[in-house]
Amino acid sequence: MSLDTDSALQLRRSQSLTSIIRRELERMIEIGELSAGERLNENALAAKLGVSRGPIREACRGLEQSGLVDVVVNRGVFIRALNGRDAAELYEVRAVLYGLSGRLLAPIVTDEQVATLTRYVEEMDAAMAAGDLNGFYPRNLRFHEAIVEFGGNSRLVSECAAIHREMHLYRRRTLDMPGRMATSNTEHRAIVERIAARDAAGAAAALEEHVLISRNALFGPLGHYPDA
Amino acid sequence: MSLDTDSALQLRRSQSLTSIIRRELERMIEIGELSAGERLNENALAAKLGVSRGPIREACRGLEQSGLVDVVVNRGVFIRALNGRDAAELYEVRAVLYGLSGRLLAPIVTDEQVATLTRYVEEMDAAMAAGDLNGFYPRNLRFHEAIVEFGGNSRLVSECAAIHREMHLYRRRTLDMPGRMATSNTEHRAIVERIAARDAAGAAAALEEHVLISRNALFGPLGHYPDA
DNA sequence: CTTTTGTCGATTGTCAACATTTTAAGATCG
DNA sequence: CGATCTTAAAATGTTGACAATCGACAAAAG
Repeated sequence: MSLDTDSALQLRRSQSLTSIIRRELERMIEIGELSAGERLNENALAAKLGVSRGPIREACRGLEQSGLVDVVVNRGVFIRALNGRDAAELYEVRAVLYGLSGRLLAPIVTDEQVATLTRYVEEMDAAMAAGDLNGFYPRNLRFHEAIVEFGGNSRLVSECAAIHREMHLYRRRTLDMPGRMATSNTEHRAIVERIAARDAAGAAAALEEHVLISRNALFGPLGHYPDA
Repeated sequence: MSLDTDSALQLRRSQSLTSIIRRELERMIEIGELSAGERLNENALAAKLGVSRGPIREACRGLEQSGLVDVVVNRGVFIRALNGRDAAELYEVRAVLYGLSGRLLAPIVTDEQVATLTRYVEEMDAAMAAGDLNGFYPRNLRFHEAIVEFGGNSRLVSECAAIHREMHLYRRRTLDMPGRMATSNTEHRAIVERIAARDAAGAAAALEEHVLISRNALFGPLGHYPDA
């Protein structure tokens, strides 16, 4: 108990309630505890988290700017509902950002980084062989996060993280995963191969195509935006 | 007087003080009234704008998320200072986003849109001939905004707008403009030509190169990040 | 029966005050 | 004279209360 309160105090000295609450809300959105379209009741949230409404409201303003909630004046904040068109647009932006990450990484990649990426691909193969979708998904995420981070553009890192958080708002995203695990990992191998060959243009093209294939599996060819 | 109060009331019914203040702060940053590194005094701002600190703090949390200010716990919010590396990273991201905008627009562009873009280029030529840098800059902005908007990806539109706002934090950005007006507009013509030819890949490449040339003029070749 | 109007409860928008932390000036000591 | 501790002022973090607004339901008018 004393440990808890101590660490809580320590935390509160280095972080504000606002940032803690914002992360908590992001987590709730990510795990689906807050579902799309739902309204956030400030009083209820404040009571549940044991704080006043001020930090709650401040956190919501941050979430609004990062696109996770919509704020309507005098009506409240609503968990953003991503329709098919929004999701398709996100895929397109993500495709070119991932492409850039590959183009940046290829010329400067170290052998150790190639080994790390290769390991992720092998772990995904293992998860796939075991039919373990819950193991595949986080590794897939780590794989792409690593490429972006190794690329060295910190703005690109935060941008991709933000887009990924937004993607969680699209509930049907899991549809593309089960059937595509095998082909998806084949594409991963090709991506690592282009990076290892220090082929910037090839890596960029492979990464971009990788995302667009997912996009097209869900929504049809680029340029066509579904309405729902 | 009555008109003023009426419109003010009308505004306050459709917008919150928070959003009004956020826009006001964004404007202050854009015109340089708030310079990089400067601290925002909540009390002073509240007194100056005639509101309490609550809406000020909420607005700052939004600005933090959009990267315009840094918030340090118990110390305050500071106008973000973009160093050379940050700016170079922004250019790289902007390059691929502009490239995407061209690739999206080329297949669906209307003749009217081509005419609009051509007009912007001609206006830039005129401003250039008159040595009017203050006339060139906003048209250049409108030109690229138009391409992004015509592309039809609304997420890309807001993304590019956010990046452009962030760019204002880099004070030395004007360095690349004076000498590059002529060549820059030549590149603009090539971009419009590729779009008018419905050449998606060509338009994407031309736009991407257009941004990277500016970037390299400021910072050197891609892949090298200056520290300051 | 439909539409409009009025009222009520709930929720958000805003504010002023309190608590905690930082900062800077001044005093004290080596 | 410089360094360090003390202390007061200023700034931020947080809270609870008040005012304004919205949605829903009921009552009255057409």
